[in-house]
Amino acid sequence: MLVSNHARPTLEDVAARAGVSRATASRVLNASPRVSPEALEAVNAAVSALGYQPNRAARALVTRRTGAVAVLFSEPEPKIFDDPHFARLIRAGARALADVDVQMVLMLVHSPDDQARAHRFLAGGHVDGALVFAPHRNDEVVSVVKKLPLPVVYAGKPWGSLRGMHLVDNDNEGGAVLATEHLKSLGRKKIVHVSGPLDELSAIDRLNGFKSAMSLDDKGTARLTEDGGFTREGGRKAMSSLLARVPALDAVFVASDLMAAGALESLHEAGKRVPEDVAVVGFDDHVTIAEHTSPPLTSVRQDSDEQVKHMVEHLMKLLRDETVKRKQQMLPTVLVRRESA
Amino acid sequence: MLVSNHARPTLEDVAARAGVSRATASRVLNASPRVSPEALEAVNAAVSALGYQPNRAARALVTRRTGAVAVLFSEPEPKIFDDPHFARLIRAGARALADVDVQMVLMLVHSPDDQARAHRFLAGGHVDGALVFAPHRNDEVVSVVKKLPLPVVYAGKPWGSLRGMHLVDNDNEGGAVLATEHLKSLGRKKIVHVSGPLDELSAIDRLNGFKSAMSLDDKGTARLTEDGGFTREGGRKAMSSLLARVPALDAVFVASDLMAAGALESLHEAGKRVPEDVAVVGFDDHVTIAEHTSPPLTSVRQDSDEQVKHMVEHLMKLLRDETVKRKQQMLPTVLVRRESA
DNA sequence: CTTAGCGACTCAAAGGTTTTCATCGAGGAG
DNA sequence: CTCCTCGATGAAAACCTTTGAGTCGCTAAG
Repeated sequence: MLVSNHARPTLEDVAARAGVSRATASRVLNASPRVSPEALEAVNAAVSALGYQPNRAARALVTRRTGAVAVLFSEPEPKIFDDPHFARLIRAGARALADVDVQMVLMLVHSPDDQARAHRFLAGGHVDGALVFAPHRNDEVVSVVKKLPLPVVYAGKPWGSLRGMHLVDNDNEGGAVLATEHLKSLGRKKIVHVSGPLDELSAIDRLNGFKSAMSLDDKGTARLTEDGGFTREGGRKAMSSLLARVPALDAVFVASDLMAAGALESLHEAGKRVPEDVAVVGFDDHVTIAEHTSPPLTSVRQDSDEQVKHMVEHLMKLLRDETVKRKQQMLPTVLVRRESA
Repeated sequence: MLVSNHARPTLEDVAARAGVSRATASRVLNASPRVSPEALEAVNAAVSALGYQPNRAARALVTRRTGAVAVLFSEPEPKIFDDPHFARLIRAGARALADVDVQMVLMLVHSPDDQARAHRFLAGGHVDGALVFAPHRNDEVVSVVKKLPLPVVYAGKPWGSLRGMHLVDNDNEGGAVLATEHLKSLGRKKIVHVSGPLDELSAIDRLNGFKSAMSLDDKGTARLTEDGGFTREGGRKAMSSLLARVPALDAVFVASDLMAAGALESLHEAGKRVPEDVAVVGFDDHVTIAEHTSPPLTSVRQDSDEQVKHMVEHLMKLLRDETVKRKQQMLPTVLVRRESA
C-alpha cells in the first residue's frame, strides 16, 4: 500500500513506520516515561521523516482540552483601542502565548451583542481558559465570566469582589506615590493631579496614591484633582480647569501619558514653561508618547509585557492544576526620569 | 436515567429529548432541507432547553474544518506595532471575523523562530485559512505561505509575483495622485514628497502616484523626494533634508500621517507657517493623529475597516469554494480636507 | 393491484487521538 | 525451578459529530 497519497500522515502511519503500536507512538508524543529508549527513537525518527503533526481536533476531542485560550478585551468605548497601550498588550499576549505553544483567540467586546457572543463562546468550551482585560466598573462581562467553570486570569483588579479571582495588577498606588514624592523632592509646593476616569480601579488607585502621598482629606483631594478620562483631549481640558482653580500650581501628576500630552498642550497655551514653572509626571511610560512630547516626559513605568507574561504563566499553572502560591500578584512600578520633572 | 450530571449535553441528548435520531438532530443543526417541520421544531426546542452547543472538536474532526482562521502580521521591526494603524487592523479583523462566527487566531511574527512556528502552525491544518499582512520586500513568510495548500488573502500587494494570489489593496497610487493634484490646485509650485520605506509596495505606489502627477523623470523624483521610513522621527529628518535641498518648497505630500506629524515639527522648527508657507498633505487619515496635529492634517483616507472587511468576505468565499469574480480588489481612497492644505 | 418514486428518517461507519486494561517477557526471590 | 513483580507494549474503548447507505410508509402512475 503506497503511503504517499497527499493526505496528512496520522499517528497510525507514524506507528507503522516505527514498528510500534499507535499507543506507544502516542506515549512518545506525550512524553510518557513508560517507553523504551529504542521505541522512543524509532517513533521520533518516523515523526520527522513523515513530518507528522498531531491532529488538534482529534486530540481535543479525547482530552477535552483545546490548546487555545481566549484573550478578551472589554471596552465600551471603541476609541480606546487607538490607545497604543492596547497594541502593546496584544503584542505581549501574542508573544507569551506563542512561547507556550497555545493558540490565542482574540475577542474584542464592545456591545451587548459582542458580550452575548463572548459568553456563548466561552461557555461553549472552545478554549481552555481566558485572559480578561475589563477595567470598567460593573462590567457585565466580569460577572458573567466569573460564573463560568473556566480558569480566568484578570489584568488588574476588576470591579467588585475579588474573592477567589486570579489577577495580575500593576502597583498603581505605589507608582502614584513615587511620582508625587518625586515632585515633592523637587521642592514643588502646589501639586495637582489629573486623574483617569473614576470608573476604572487603576485610576482610583493612582488617585489614592496621590492623596496619601499628599496627606489630603477628601475635600482637599477634590480641589486638587480633575478627571481627564484617559484621553488626550480630556487631559488638556482637565489641566485648563486646574490652572483656573489653582493658579499657583507648580507641579502636576497626570495619570496617563496620553493625558499628559494633552496637559502639556494646555500648559504651553497658558504660557507655562515645563519644567521651570510647572513640573509634569505622567504614567505608563509609553515611549512613543513620552519621548516625543516637548519636553520629554518623566513617567511612571508599568511594564505591560511583564504583566501579560505573568498572566500567561499564572493561567498555565491553573490549566495544569498546579497550586498557585498567590492568586493575586502585584507588579512593581518605577519612575523614569526625563526632562519634564 | 438522570441527565443532569454537570457534563455538557451532546447531540445524543438533544436527539433523545426531541425524540429523533442523532442524524436528524444533526441535520437540523446544519440546516439541511430534508427534515420535517415537526422534527425541526422538536430539535430546536431541545437545543434551547438543554443549552446545547456543538462540540467543535468533534465537528472539526469529521468535517476537516476548524472554524478558525489565522490573522498573521509579519513585521521585522517590533516597534511598528506601536503604530495605531496596527491596532485598527486588528480591531477590524476581530469584528469582521466575529460577525461570520469564526475564531480569530492572531499570530505576530518578528523573528525567524516565529516564522518557523507560523509555518508549522499553518501547515498543521489548525486553521481553515489565513489573512496575511506582510508588506515587506522579500518577506519569507509570503513565499512560505504561498506554497501551502491553504486559502490566503493578503492585505495589499506582497512583494513578488502576484500570480494567483488573492488580495485586497488600497489605491495607494490613486490616493497619491489625489493628494498631489490637490496641492497643485492650491497653486503650489514647488511640491516635494516624504516617502515611506521603499521596501514596501504601498510606499512605492504612493511615490509613483506623486511622480506621475508631477510628470517627473527619475532624476527629478530623486531630487524632490526623501525616505522617511514610516516613522515620526524619520518624517522629521526627511523634511529637514528636503528643506535644505529645496529651500523654495511650498508644499509637501507625506506618505503617512505619522511621518507628517514629524514633518510638521520640522517645519515649525524651520519657522515655516503651515499652510501659508508650506501646505502639507498626509496619508492614512488617522484621526488620532490627523486631528491633533497643529494645524489639523489634510490627509488621504484609506479605510482599513473596509479593507479588512473585504478580505474576510473574500476569504469566506474561498472557504465555501465559491468562485470569486476578481482575485485582486482595489479599494478607493479619498481626500479629507482639514487645515494643513 | 403492483410498482416505482419520493420524502423523512435511522443506522452505523468514519474521523485521529488518548488512555485504561490486559498481556507478555524478563529478572529476582524463594 | 517456580512464582512474583515490574516495565514495556498492544488492543480496544471512548470522545462527539457528520454523512452515505439503507429502511419505511406513502402517493401516483401504469
